[in-house]
Amino acid sequence: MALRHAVLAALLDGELSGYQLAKAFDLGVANFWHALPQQLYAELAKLEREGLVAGRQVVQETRPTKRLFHVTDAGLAELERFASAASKPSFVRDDLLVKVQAADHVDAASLITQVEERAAVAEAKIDLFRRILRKMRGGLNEEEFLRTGRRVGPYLTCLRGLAFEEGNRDWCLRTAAILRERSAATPREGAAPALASPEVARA
Amino acid sequence: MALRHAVLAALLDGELSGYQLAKAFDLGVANFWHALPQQLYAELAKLEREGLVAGRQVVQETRPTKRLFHVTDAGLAELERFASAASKPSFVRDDLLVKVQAADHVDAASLITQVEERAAVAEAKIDLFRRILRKMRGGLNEEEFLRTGRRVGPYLTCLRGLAFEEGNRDWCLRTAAILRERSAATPREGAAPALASPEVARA
DNA sequence: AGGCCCATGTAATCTGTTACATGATTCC
DNA sequence: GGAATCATGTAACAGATTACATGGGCCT
Repeated sequence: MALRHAVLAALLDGELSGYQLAKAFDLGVANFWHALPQQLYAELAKLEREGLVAGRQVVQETRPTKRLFHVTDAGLAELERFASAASKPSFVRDDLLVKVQAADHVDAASLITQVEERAAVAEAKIDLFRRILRKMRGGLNEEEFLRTGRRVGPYLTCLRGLAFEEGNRDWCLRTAAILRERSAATPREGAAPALASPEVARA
Repeated sequence: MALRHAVLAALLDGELSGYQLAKAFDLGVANFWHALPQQLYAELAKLEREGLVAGRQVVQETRPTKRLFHVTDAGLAELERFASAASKPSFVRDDLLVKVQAADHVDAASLITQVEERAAVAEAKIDLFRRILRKMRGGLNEEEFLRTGRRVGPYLTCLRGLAFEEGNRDWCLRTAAILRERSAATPREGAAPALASPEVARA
């Protein structure tokens, strides 16, 4: 039941439409949570019914009409309550890690490609996060901003996102290098013998 | 649909019962995935029906009878197929980050406590992962093991887990320090003015 | 003309969590 | 005597993903 609180937290910095929220929760920018548009529209509707957010309609000329949502006092109270309750520990769930776990039993070439692609994605996110951080702290250096800035919450979560993606990139590059070296030293551990096997001999 | 593959990957290093698997997928050791026992028993049953794993009953004297599962050839093929297919990018979903995102609108004291608790949890996991890594590489140093070891998949995923928890600990400690310093500089940003407000004056 | 962006949702399905259920053994 | 460990599940519910649906404006 934390998506609702993630939405409330995201709306603290100003009104957003479902669409804008969806963009923030999708690729990249959502450094503290992730959700698909459908989930967000549904959650906004529920939050509005419960009075935790309120929306106002904005009619646009060239664009479809949209609704901008903001957190109500009741919503703020709910966030406060959530923040004081115990958090459950967070878990890792990553397809790529599952594949690397099975690395010794599985085709190396494809895995190396995927790990390197992930490294590139991480690099792109690193750039993005650096730009966001620079923008948030304005003229100040990081230390100053964190001491005196008005709103440091988003900055702190973005720092975590940055460090996470740096860790991701470094690990991916190292993993790719190791898998490459090993598959060069052991040229296709299962495929080479297979050349002599009946099934392949037939082909 | 990756839990099944995580289970297959976990069974690559030898037979495990549902119970043993559950321990591995619970606190700590599951550095590449997480799942509850119920999910694992259900998934094992499905995998067995589909012929991707096979179990053999082991009757014990003092303990209840258990079933040990291993990956079949069909299961290995399925893992291979999974490993070659595209992975979806992994997402962050963490209660604590949501709370920190809202840090400027929420009680600081409780948040600081929680962040520091998380740092301690991370520290414990770091210790655990270091011990597991030492055990896996045996007498060899890390570089040697990664070049020549027979099974490096689990080692690599554990390295990612280690780096992740180190990043977690560092970020938690820094975040706690910043929040502490700020709440010392701004003694209860909303509470002080409230003392002059009618609602509190009445009390 | 085709594709992307804005903007909003519904419906069906799959996955994950919480609560419940059972029963013997070993450790403190 | 009570708690933890071993060992296995079922049932109900909450949360997340996938597929589908609509429609105008903008860019190439």
